[in-house]
Amino acid sequence: MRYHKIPDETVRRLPVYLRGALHLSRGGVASTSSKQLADLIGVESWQIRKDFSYFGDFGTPGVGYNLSSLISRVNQILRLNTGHKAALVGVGNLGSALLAFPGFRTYGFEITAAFDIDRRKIGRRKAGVLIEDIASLGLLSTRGIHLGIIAVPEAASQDVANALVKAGIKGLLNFSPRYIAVPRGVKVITIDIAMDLARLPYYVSAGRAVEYR
Amino acid sequence: MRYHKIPDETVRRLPVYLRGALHLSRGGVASTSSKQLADLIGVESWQIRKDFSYFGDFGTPGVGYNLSSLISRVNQILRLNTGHKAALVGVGNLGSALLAFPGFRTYGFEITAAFDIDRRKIGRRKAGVLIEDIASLGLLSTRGIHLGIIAVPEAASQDVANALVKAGIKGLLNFSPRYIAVPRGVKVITIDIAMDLARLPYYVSAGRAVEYR
DNA sequence: GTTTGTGAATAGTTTCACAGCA
DNA sequence: TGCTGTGAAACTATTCACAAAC
Repeated sequence: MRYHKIPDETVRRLPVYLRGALHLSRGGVASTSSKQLADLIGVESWQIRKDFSYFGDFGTPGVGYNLSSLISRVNQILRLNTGHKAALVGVGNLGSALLAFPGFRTYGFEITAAFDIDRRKIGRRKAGVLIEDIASLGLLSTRGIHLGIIAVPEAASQDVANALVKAGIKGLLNFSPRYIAVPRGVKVITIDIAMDLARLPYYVSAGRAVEYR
Repeated sequence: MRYHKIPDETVRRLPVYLRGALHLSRGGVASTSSKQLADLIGVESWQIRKDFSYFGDFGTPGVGYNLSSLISRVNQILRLNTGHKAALVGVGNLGSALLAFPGFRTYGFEITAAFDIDRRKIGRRKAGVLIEDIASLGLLSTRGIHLGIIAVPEAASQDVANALVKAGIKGLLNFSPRYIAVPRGVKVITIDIAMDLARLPYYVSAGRAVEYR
């Protein structure tokens, strides 16, 4: 089933598979099966096989998947093989945590620039990154930065997004609890922490298949 | 179309609608339409109408939706009307940011307990919350706490989840980059910040439309 | 005239079950 | 024999278009 449109849900799961494969690889495992990987990450084995089938040429029937080739293949599909630089805007509580967050490196990301509006923070360093004045946010694409991370208060997030797009950013990870409008060709992924938590009580209290009125 | 099973995707969107409705309400607006709300949050108007139709009795044809009744209705469906206490485990960079995070209050959440393993942190307060010894994590349900937030390193997250479940927790918000196994009746929602970022380069180079959440 | 609510059509995703290869 | 890869079936969600309500 090669040469097909890739389902969005498949793209969403690929990083999960990559995470699991990296975990096994770090543990010294050289090859795996759809069953082993599935059990590790909490999905079903056919889901993994189906997802990989959209790309073709992942495993060997009767044997399984070679981990290092699986990892490099998924990295290639997700365009993670080259490494990516990101600019962070907003060095408050959350922004500072993101600067110190080790997990970005798992997928080859690095925050190489940070911006804030607060005069007391500008010029200082946090986790090795110089905090620059948001007002002097110039072209970022010339600095090799193509991704932006927005960690400013809700009221400022659209302005910050506009500035980042103007600076040449093509992808945004938005932590502010607000929809952000961007031109075509720019992709936004929003993480609203509180909103994800807001789904829990629904699932916790009555269970899912209940009827309403 | 009342008396139906509610699609998971609808449940996922309800907090988005609630966020938008609260935003309008704070701005002094008393009533809205599916079109206005849709434009604000970046979805299509029929999506909102369809989602609300599973529950019935939201709006008035020709008029629109009364905001305060919409808000209380969605709060009721999501069980957010009573307020919820949560326990945080792991007061590192991310955990500290979560303790200070004002957004939880939007949906009626409050972190009323915090735990860590680090002797130097135990006994201190952060954002008004006493940091307790993780080793002395007893029954939380008796303290009115039914939700847990996991912000510990990957290696510890499953153990922490087990301890929280034993303490009577029914819903978990997991920030560690790992699948967490829980007994039936407990719901886990995992936020892997780096993994969401990992989807961006794929969409950036493919050049696609925007995603809401 | 305006806006909701919803059946029906379309599109997309999950799940099965098994052919085929190592 | 063991495990992958994948058509086809079953299921779920999105989108349309319009009747009904104000």
